[in-house]
Amino acid sequence: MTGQYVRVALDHPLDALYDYRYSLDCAPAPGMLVRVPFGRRDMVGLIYEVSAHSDVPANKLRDVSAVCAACPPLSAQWLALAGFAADYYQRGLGEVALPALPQALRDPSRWARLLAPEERYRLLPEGRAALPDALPARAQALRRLAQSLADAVELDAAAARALHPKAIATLEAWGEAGWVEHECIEFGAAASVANSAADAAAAVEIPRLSDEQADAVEAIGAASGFAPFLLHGVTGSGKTEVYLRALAALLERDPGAQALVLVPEINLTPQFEAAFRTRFAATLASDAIVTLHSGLAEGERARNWLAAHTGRARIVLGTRLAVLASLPRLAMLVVDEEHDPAYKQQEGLRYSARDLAVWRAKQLGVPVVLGSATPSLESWWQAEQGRYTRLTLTRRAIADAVLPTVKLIDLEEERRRGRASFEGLSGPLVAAMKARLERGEQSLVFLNRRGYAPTLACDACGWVAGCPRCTAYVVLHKPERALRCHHCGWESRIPHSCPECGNVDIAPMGRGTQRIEEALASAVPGARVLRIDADSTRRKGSAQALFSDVHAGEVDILVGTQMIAKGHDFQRVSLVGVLNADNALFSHDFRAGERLFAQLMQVSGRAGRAGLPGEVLVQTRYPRHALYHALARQDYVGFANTQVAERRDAHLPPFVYQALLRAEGRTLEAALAFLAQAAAALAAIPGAERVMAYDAVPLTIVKVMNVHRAQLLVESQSRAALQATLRAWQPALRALRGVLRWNLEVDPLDI
DNA sequence: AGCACGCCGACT
DNA sequence: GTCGGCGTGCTC
Repeated sequence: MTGQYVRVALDHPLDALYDYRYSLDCAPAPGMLVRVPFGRRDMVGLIYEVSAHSDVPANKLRDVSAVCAACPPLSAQWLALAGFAADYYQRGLGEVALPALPQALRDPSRWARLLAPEERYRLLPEGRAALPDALPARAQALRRLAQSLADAVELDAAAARALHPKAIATLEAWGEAGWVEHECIEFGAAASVANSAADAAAAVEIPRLSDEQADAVEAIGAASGFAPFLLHGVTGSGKTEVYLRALAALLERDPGAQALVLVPEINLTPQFEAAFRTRFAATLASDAIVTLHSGLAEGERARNWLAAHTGRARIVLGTRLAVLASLPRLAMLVVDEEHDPAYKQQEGLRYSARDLAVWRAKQLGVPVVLGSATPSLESWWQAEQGRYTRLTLTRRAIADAVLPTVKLIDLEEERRRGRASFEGLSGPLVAAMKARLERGEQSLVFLNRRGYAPTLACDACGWVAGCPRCTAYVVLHKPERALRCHHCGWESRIPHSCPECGNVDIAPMGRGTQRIEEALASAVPGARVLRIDADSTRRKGSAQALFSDVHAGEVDILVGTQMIAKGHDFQRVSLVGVLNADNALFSHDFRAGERLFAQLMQVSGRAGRAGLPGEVLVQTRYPRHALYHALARQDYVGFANTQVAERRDAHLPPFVYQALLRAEGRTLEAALAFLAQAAAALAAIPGAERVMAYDAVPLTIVKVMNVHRAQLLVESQSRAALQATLRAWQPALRALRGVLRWNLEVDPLDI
């Protein structure tokens, strides 16, 4: 076949490119979006190759039906990034590349609007004179629009829309009246004009750097080529300030450069965004900083993604999905709290955003800064071997702020001595909270279990409320008066008596955040208690409102799950109480200790950030456990080195590379049989001697939503051998039957 | 993944 | 006699 053909990646599990005839006017190029017929429907695909011939028989070939000409093609580097991720995580290229694009761009009917030429509006002298009198005093949004127009050199459509929902229609009307002129600029060609609001922000106070911070900033600035840094800084040591300075230096050196800053969860983006906007108000236009995360509306996400893609956005701040953003002038990457498990995507393409960030830095030959108070053992080990440059911040940045003192409350001892405790709150903890209340300081109670009680049980016959669809107990939620399964969402009313024996004495067993919230009200009279967890923040944006109540000092005691542990800079918290951390000490998962330690260090770091002496009280029945000892000494280095040694002896990551095959079947037998056949197929692959498969085992929670689950762990000392074997394994896996679903995860975090 | 075709059980 | 269950096969 000759003529013009394109090879297109489609979001489709088969890892192949599909050939299409191309006969549209706009010349095709790799990285362009196209609409193509596929089977009996239309899909959006991405051109990977352009060719003068095709090996596909002519009767099978179909035509590209449309091309997205207004969107600049994705760069060769971006296409290679998607290619790498597909290869590494054992997925099809299109399955990786297309979901990485904003949903709106995958709908051809939205292309025209998203990529429309941009309108820019300027106020004319006639308008400046006439407008103020023409607007009703009560039309506040309209007045804001007029004011912005008067203040700024010019206003683009997006900025105008942000000020008033019907801004475009209004501006057009003002144009008719001869008050406003507008200019039409082709999409992506618009050079941003710094708006005059920058002058107002020139007086931003920039904190002085500590010697350690200054050294870190200098080291990052002096780097050339691929330069991975592990910024190990205790909580409150001012890692953010290091990022800000390093980015400022970068943008000064290279005025067109882009930077990508990743944070582990959406809740942390507002405070980062505010800090970045304030700091760069004088040097960057307001549209040069954009966020990318799943909380954004489709349209806004697409606009922000396009701002990054066209180079207009200079700093992109986002959660893990932002690591796949198109950034043609990317010159530095930052991964804050790099140890956080949230960087690992847990469905679909199970990628690690931190690992992909490092790969991108290597691909482009630019610096990447991984920041954490408790680095992942993987990153720590890289630094130990000298592959990453370690930058250490040992002191808190605010004058007089020192690390909190950590004390362990021995629950066995308390009980033996017959000391009073109230609903799981020990005497010393209650006393400490009362003291804070008197001093007008805040306390924070951390408990990683939401709901009222983890279950409901019958004293007489031993019945425990379980989920009918899962092998799990159901959690009692008191405000909703419901039993709820945290694995499948099943709900029922709370029974009045035991369904087994009719006994009416059924009681909640164990404690969750709701129960602690209730207990605190009586244990610490007069305290204003606020609970923050997945249940209390279900509504969109409500987390932000709750956190601002805390910052405003309208709360005395904050109770919550890990949501309250991360990143937040609570100025008046001087006490942190930790409840119920013990169960993670005896987990089957070899990473449980690392996670618990990081979480406790993190939550401890919420105390005493603004100069108040901070105290952390950990309630435990195992006060002699090594993990708590390291925690009490705030000794990450000691903890990490012990863990690294243990992992080495036990042949665990990072000293071995793993992959996990999970299967879901109608019965456990079906899932296990599938995995046994899969293991046999693996053993038959030439070269698989260097890869070893463990026995297939049921997952801890075997049944979820009436589906039975099991897994097979595969590992190798050689990354290359593992990768090659996994690739060769796939056709055999696809040929196997008898199971509802299966998936293969590379570098699994939870085992 | 979708969305077809295709071959066996319970229903107006 | 059909409606519809999900097994298997294909998509340039």
